[in-house]
Amino acid sequence: MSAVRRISELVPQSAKAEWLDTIIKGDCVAALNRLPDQSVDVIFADPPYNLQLEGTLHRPDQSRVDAVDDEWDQFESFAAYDAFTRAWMLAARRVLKPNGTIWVIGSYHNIFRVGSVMQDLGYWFLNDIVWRKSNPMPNFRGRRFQNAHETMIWASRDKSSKGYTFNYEAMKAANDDLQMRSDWLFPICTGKERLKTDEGDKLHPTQKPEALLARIIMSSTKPGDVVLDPFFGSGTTGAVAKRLGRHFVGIEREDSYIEAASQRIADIEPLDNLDLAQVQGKRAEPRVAFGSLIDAGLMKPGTLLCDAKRRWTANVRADGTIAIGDDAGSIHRVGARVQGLEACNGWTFWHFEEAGSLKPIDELRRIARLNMQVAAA
Amino acid sequence: MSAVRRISELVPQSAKAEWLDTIIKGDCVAALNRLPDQSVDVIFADPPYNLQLEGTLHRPDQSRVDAVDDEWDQFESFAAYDAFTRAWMLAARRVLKPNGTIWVIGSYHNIFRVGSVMQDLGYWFLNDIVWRKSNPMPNFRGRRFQNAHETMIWASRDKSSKGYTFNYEAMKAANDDLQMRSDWLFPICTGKERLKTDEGDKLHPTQKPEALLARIIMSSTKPGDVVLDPFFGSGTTGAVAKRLGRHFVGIEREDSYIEAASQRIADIEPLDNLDLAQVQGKRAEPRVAFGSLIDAGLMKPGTLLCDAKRRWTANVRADGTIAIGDDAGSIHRVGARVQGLEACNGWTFWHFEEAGSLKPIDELRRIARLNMQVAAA
DNA sequence: TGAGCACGTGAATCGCGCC
DNA sequence: AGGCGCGATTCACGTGCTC
Repeated sequence: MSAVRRISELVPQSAKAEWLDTIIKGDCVAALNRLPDQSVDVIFADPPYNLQLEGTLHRPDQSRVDAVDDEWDQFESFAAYDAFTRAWMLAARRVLKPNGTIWVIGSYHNIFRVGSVMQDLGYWFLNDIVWRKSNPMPNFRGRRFQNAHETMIWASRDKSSKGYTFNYEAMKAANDDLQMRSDWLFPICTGKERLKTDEGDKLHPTQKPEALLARIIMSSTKPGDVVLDPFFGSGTTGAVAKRLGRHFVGIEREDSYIEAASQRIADIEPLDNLDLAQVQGKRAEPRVAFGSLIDAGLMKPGTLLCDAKRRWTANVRADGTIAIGDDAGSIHRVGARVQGLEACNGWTFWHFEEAGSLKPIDELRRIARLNMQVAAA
Repeated sequence: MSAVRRISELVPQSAKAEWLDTIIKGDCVAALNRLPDQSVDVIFADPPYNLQLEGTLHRPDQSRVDAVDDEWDQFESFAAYDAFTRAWMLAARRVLKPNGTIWVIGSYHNIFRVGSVMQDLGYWFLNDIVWRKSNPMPNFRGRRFQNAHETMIWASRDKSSKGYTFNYEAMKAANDDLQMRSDWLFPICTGKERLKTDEGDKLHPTQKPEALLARIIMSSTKPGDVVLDPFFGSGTTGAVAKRLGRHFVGIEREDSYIEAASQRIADIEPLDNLDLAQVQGKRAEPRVAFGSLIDAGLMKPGTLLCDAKRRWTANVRADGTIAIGDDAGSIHRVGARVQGLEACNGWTFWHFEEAGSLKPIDELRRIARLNMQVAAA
């Protein structure tokens, strides 16, 4: 019985927190405060900004705003919204893992306040993303431009969080092999996807399209990650997370939304692992030391290496370094030095001669990796 | 000698404030404070972005990226940037006419702070506009989405400013007869348009494309309006304003920028009136009362009007109202009432029969306007 | 003269893991 | 936990030179 086996018995694979893949009923901040520290990988939040209609906001002095037609002066209403934003953003930050990231969506009514509060709290912006609507509502009065987009902020917990998940290669592959831009084009949520009440009205005023959530989740989470949505609403985040093999946690106050979202998510069939596989970049490949090529007999000490244009020639030494005269070092350092550059990828810079043509030593690394796979199988 | 003539002698047409069409050297706030109250129609501002760059960034080919590391873009903290923003925004608001509007451009580094400060000061957001760059700089490390856009805020001075200029029809005409959206696509400023130093380096690190300013000025100003740019830089705002027959005022601290911008603007040839004639929005056209069509003989009392599908028929009365049986009123009120709507544009709703086909009474309004122009000439 | 290639460059908050 | 070293990473377009 191996150590790995024993550990897996102590902490069974199937053990999972009871709040995973559930919708927590209640106030956003109170519910967040019941979750453990550093327990979620990604947060997606679609916070309310229509203060009057929400009716749950409090003034900075905690007095409740009780009437729909409550007369606020402008400053008071912005201050109240900022206080509300600060409260849930702070609570959200505690439950976020150190390398976790957060997505927040909003319009020009609220996104600037949200962004400012986030920066004040220490969130570090990675991108702002524009959701361009392919079918926005027209402007009826002809006094402004057609409001055809919403803005999302993608941020890490701290400036120092460098280990966040970003599936760069997958995004690039999905965009015809060009890196994914900060402006995304999607239709708004309509048709069969749009949840309706029994009376045929739309269930939720701002139901987000699943395609939008799918890109968010595919870009910034790994399978098995936990995605939290503190304003769960109709449950788009949960539905997409489940389909894509991620865990979700929802927080929602309204019973009608919880009920509809639960049913919606229950009907979702997760994709199987094969369909979930993402393109992996070179960073995911196992590291191979140049010296190990010599150990494996793929490269012999004394071999001459040169760059593609044969401007420089270096000698392979038994310890895995290469040398030009007295100048010795790793394939990368020597490659950088001869070119007068800060850095160099020696694997693609240096070549060896085979059958009269030059081949990059990266070819040998590829063979070494294949051998490793065969040996492991 | 008419009263009109006498007034024009007291205030000659050619009299113009000495600061019009000039570049004021100095600090932004101090210079703004020297301008009169409520003296400019539109402000375009491209303030420092407060980029926070750590090390040097290299492209994959190891070349160094020329970063914006200018002294004017450095701030101690978010609080310092906010204070700077509040100061110039406040000074700008005083010189803005009550129906003036302001455009501010920024990136995710600063735009959320700018937006919050603007709302706190009482500016009222009309739109946020996304400038999608057709040729943005790539992300070189593959750790984020490509930063492919910048954000602009368009705001009126007050929530109550209803008389601001928005050339809706001109924008619509420029967009294949579809409403102009809030996401605009333009290339960044390169090639011959980009100002260079004698050494061949870029004169200004963030010169904006003229096409972007042209759309801004065409959408939100009238010919002869005054456009102020408190961060004038290479003078794109002044160049485009002059070409489009608007006045400009620039504020700039750096002599080198002032000198280059002055030369640039001096070389500009304004478009003639014919080229400038914009598609006039219907709202800007002289108001025509339905009754005046009767006075002008274009419409006879007793004429039958009907809607495009001939569902309702109304009778034109000599007083300029129309009636269906006992239900009488303006073309708009009666049109709304029969449809059970709050409002109705009677000009496009009601039709009259001519040569066997139905034509909207708006045709007659068009003829009446032409007659008015001829009479005035 | 034209097609084609090489090269330069733009508001950028741009690693990661091992020891 | 800081230091060190591997080695991964780019799109559109204007200019100017070559063939």
